[in-house]
Amino acid sequence: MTPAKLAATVLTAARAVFTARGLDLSVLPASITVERPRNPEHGDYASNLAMQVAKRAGLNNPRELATALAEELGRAPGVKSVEIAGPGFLNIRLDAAAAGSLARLVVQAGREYGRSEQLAGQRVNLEFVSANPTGPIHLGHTRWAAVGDSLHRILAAAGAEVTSEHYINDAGAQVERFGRSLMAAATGEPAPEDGYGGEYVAEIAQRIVAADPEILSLPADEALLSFRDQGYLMMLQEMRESLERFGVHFDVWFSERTLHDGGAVEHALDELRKQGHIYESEGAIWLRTTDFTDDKDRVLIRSNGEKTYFAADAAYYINKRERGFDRCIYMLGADHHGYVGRLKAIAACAGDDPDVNIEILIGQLVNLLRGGVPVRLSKRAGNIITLDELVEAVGVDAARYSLARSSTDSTLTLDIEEITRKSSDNPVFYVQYAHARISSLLRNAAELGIGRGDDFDAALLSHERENDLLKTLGDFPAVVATAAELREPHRIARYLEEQVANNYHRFYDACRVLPQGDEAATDLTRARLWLVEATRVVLANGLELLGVSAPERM
RNA sequence: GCGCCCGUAGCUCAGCGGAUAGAGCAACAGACUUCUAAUCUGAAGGUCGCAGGUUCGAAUCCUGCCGGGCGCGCCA
Repeated sequence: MTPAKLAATVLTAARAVFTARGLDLSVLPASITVERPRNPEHGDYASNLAMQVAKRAGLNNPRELATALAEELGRAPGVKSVEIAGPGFLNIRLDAAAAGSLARLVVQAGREYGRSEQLAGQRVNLEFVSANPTGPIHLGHTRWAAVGDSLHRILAAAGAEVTSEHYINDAGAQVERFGRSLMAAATGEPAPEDGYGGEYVAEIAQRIVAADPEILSLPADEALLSFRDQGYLMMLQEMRESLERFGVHFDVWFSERTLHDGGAVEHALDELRKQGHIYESEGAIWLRTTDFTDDKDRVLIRSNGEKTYFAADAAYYINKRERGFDRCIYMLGADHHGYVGRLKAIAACAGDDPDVNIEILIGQLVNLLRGGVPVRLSKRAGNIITLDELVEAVGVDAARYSLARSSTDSTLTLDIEEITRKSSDNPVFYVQYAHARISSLLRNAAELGIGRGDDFDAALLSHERENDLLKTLGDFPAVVATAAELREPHRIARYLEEQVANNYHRFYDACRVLPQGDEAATDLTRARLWLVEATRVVLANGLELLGVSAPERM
């Protein structure tokens, strides 16, 4: 019996009670969920339905309605008992067999367990990282890389059709500065005032000169363009490789230049003009974003004829919509939260619904300490911690996990010394260890020639630890669905460490699975092997959603 | 000044209106001749920033205040 099935059973019971009493069926919700009480005395599951609907059904005593519900629900198959508590909670206990049968469902579903069709039919464009190709991926981007890629996996698991996308700012002042910085480095001059100064600049410059020695004898303006274009392409290639090593995949790398070169900006201006939100003032072309959710209007074409970055943003959004995405999700750092209003306004000015077609997730920044001392991040000063350095220090799994396990609403503080020195204390190992322990147990079972067979007696899984573990495994689909709906990958990590791994380790401590010495395997052995395999499935599926490996040995 | 985010155990953080607010780390006391002790058990640790409000019920929702982070260009 899954929680979803039980919830449906509760609702069916409620409909029966309402019908029998001539109450208004329309006050019942279309669907409900059951809760998992923290206190075991409150049963396996609990429902607050009676309290929620009593008043609207014209009843002033929720407990009285709860009593009728309890009586009806108590007759449902798989339900062992229903008690009424407090102001009208229904505390529900399941038969051991009904609870234990969940292990069968999980094992049979395998890699599919946790997936749903909740977001089926949604075409989602998920843009994240979008780092300037003027330097390595640094720690600030790395949080979005981990969280964004995980969100990609979670949304897909919830049935959405998702395209992950990385925008390349290859058309603007930043790449120009990068080009000048490269050329200066190649010719032994100091970095320009507004340029980039890290060691990597000199290194890229050397590689360009090595690959293309003629570059230094070109006229200065041609050499500059060549440094710029070769340089950002090299940088881009490094970014891709770093991200792929990190397990982060982008379906599309979208070049800003192609917007300009392909006439997409002009096209966007036409579209916005059609919607009536464009005007001219002081020689510039403006978008009247204040018609919607912006605090000031924005310039699209400057009085000197240059297109603004904002114009490209608008063109990019319209381009996404024309490619068929009905939900455009942007993941931005808190240092860009000022863009929310204007991006929403672009959607509104284009005639879209800013509450549906565009969604902007703002994540707080990462603070970096080294031995308790703040490390300031500055790409231009070259004082940066890169994605590659973090991975080298702690590994992909620990890096991804520690970045993805906290809500992006919270500023994250990482101490380089701590995650390097204490890496064995990282919670990711707690989760991975549970998976490795299971894998080892299953290997031992195979060596002993003990299989779990085609089926098992679910009623044998009646130990308190088994019951806790079963209920935890039953929560997984709802956890994935919630993580998808709220765009919060950290829920997966918290569930895995605080629920699944924790309950498995406790079960393992209390319940012997394999026979000892000369003992023979029993029906209980086989039932527990089903439960163990079901746990392995949930751990593996959950870790997959985080892009973290599920090791068979540690 | 205006806007967004945060404020929960010594530290790092969970807790999409539900019952006695949790985990990890740190610190204390225990458990390994048996399926991996990277584990488990026990004890300890709290004015959920403050004050009102909504509700049968608020850490959670609303308002105000205090404290911290970030942002408010015809920059990119």
